[in-house]
This record gives sequence, structure tokens and C-alpha cells, in this order.
Amino acid sequence: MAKRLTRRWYATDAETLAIKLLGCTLVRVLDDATRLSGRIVETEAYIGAEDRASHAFGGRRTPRNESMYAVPGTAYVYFTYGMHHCFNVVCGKRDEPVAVLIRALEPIEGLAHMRTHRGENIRDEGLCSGPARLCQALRIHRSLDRVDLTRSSSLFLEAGDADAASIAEVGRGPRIGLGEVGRWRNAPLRWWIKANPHVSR
DNA sequence: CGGCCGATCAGCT
DNA sequence: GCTGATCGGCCGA
Repeated sequence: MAKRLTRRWYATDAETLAIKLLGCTLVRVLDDATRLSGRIVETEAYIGAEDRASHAFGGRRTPRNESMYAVPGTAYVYFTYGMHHCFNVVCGKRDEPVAVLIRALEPIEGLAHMRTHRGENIRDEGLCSGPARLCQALRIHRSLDRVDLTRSSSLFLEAGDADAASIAEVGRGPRIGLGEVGRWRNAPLRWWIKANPHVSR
């Protein structure tokens, strides 16, 4: 039976969590009890204040990124480019700005609903293949920022089936969409399930 | 205040 | 491969 991930499970560094999250299921329950879910197939680690690509670089702490400093298992949802949301899982320890960006899902439940959110003619592979796409598909927005993923009934994660993560080969490479951030630009902090058609690239 | 920029995406060339 | 959309957040004056 699907098991919700615990606080302890999240309490690790971002690189470790980025790999552990592959194969786990992200679940979103709408106000009308509609259940939407997908298997995590691509992640990126944002490893702390020293990471120049992170919103928390240099220890920057503002109302926008405050949830990055919360306890492990907290959601960090931010709005960007004037129109998109992205969803992160906070890890590490309280007051350490460490998180994993969820970049792509393989949709499992609620594909018809996802199409009403994303577009009727989108194929399965395009529904959740990108950090903003999956937020649009699952209706994840700023009101879910700071939610406790170990307690919330609207947004949470469940353990993957043991073999999914172990059988699949995992790819590793640079993160996507970064500006001029020096050595952090090419740091291999993105992971994905190889040969999975639902990854963002 | 004003100005710049972004952990993106869709649509076009 | 390139570009416009679109606007909240942040920083400097």
C-alpha cells in the first residue's frame, strides 16, 4: 500500500534527496477531492547558501523564499516569469536553505483533469514534463507554499514501489535554465530516470 | 520609487 | 534555435 513519506525521510542533503525522490509519487488532492498524481522522473538539487543558482544564495532570506528555511518536508512553491509556478521539496535541517526542484512527472491519476488545466490536445508525455507544466497540471500554486507535506491532505508524497527506482537507470547532468552563476552553471545537480519519455529534456 | 530580471513555456523560424 | 509573454520581488537611488 502507498506509504506517505516521513519527516525523517526528507531530512537529508539535497543531492541525496534528489535521487531518493525519483520513482516516488507526488499526490495533489483538489478541494472537490479529485486526486491527481504522478511519478517523479526528474529532479534538481539546490544545495544551500553557497549555491549561486539558488534563491537562497548568500543566505538571502525574504518572504518569498522563507519556506526554504523551514523544516524538511515543507513545500516551497514560487512564482516566476510573471506566469509560472515551480514546486520544491525542502530538505536538510531547519534554517538551512536546501531544497529539491521537481522537474517532471509521469502522470498516473487524473489525466483528464490535467488536460482541462493544461490543454485538451496535449499528449501524456507533455502533461507534466517541466517544473511549471506539472504545477499547472496539478494546480499547484502559491497558496500551497509552506505546506507541510507530511501532514497536508492537499499535497503530499508517497514512497515509490521499491523496484521502480532501483531497476531504472538514472541520468545525471547540469541543471536547466540558470543564468551566469559561474561554476554552478554546469554542476551536475540534475537527475532523471533514463529512457523515460516524461522527462523535460 | 524605477528598473531589471527570472530554477519557463509555447509558438515560430 | 530564438523570442515574446507577463509581473512579483528585489535592489539601488
